[in-house]
Amino acid sequence: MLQVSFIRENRDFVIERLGVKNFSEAESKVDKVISLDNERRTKQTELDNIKAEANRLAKEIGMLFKQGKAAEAEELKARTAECKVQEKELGEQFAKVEAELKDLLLSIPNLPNQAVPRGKSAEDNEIVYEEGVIPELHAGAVEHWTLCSKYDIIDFELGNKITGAGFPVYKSQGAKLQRALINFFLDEAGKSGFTEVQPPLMVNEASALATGQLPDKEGQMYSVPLDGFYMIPTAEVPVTNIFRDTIQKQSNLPIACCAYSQCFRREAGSYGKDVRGLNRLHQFDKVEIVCIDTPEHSYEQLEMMKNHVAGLLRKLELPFRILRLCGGDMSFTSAITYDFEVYSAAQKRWLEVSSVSNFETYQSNRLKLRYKDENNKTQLAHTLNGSALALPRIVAALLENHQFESGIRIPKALQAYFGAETIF
RNA sequence: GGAAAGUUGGCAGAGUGGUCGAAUGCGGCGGUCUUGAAAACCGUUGAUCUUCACGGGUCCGGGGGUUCGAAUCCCUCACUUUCCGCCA
Repeated sequence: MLQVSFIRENRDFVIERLGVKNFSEAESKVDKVISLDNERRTKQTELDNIKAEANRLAKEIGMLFKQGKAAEAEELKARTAECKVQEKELGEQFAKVEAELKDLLLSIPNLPNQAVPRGKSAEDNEIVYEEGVIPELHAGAVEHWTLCSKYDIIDFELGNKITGAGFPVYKSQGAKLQRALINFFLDEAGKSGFTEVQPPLMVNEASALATGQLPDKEGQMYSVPLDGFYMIPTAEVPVTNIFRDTIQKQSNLPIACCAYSQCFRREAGSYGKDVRGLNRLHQFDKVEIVCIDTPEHSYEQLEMMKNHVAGLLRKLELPFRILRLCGGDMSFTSAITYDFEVYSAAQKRWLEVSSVSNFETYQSNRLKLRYKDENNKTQLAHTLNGSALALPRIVAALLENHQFESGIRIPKALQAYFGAETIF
């Protein structure tokens, strides 16, 4: 969440930036934050004074008892009663204001970076880079879902029976392709300097809140109410939370981690052809990269992450483009997001396969993730993450783009992992 | 799942109702000494809110309670360890 001190000192700027995200109640909410904060600080001062007085009296009473002056002590005790009444009342008021302020702050999204274009929807995203050649497919070329059943590598029907729509069963060479991609992505991340971790696939409420899934996206996560857990929608959640409530040494930065995990998303509200085949699943595999750095260097880190993702797509021989998301299409918590899309030649459409973002201090303020700068002052760090990569749409594009009459070609970089040059 | 014992600063570990944000040791940082280093010695070393500042408040796993006063007593939740049970 945003820092109150920043909002206080940059009211107009904050309102202007929130406007880029098409956040409608920007002005009223920002002003409400400022007034609640003023109230909070006034209450705190009053409360502190009363507590100071009560502490002073308590010490005095202690001294008097030690000196055997019980009568005088009793006299002072009577006075503390008054303090207690006031303390209780003010304490309740203070807690109420503080809670209200916190809820309000949680409802305000991150500010978009200056580079973020204005816009309402995906239509307004800015294409900043394109690479690769869109392949000419042979006459009988088909979409990946047809290829999946033709070669019997991914069974959507079977998944329907066992669980429901969006939980496919990967079979034989399909399962092997999954493993190949996961290992390929992890090895490549290792080469780029990311340290591998294997996080839990369920997180508690505090973790989901810290990275911003709660309260914003509660309905998008599968939950386990009996234990108060949530199935992770991305490894970003557990991996970033490794660093919750920590103060890093500046010499430890940048931190760069990668993690393979399965991801679980309810995708409530999705429908139509977008959900066909591998385009949108409830359970899928992804290798995530997470970075933590100082505000001075986080944008260098973002470039590094983008280059890493571009390198993966290049090695998979897939045509791709990079979009800079407009304010209206960005996530609640992001300051800037670059989406990577690959062209799916049989579906004849671009598929989002990666999203690389800098959250600046928005997540770290919730996480209480800080570092000591060169002056030994505690500062909020910047957090970044990206997919490198999510499997299903990569598989869709691989199958479609590399298909030929009697099989599917496996890109060179993947052959050693897959153990064959083709699927047939 | 049952039983017991625990949770204190970066770490180890004292502290069972008052002057305790907290002994001591280790580690860290600064210094003396040294050609340099080690050793020794001296000093320093938690976080957070508020204030221009002085100062004040809060934090001993989380939450609540008792008391004039709680790290210390009570309740509750979480976690850890050990034993038993179950089990990949």
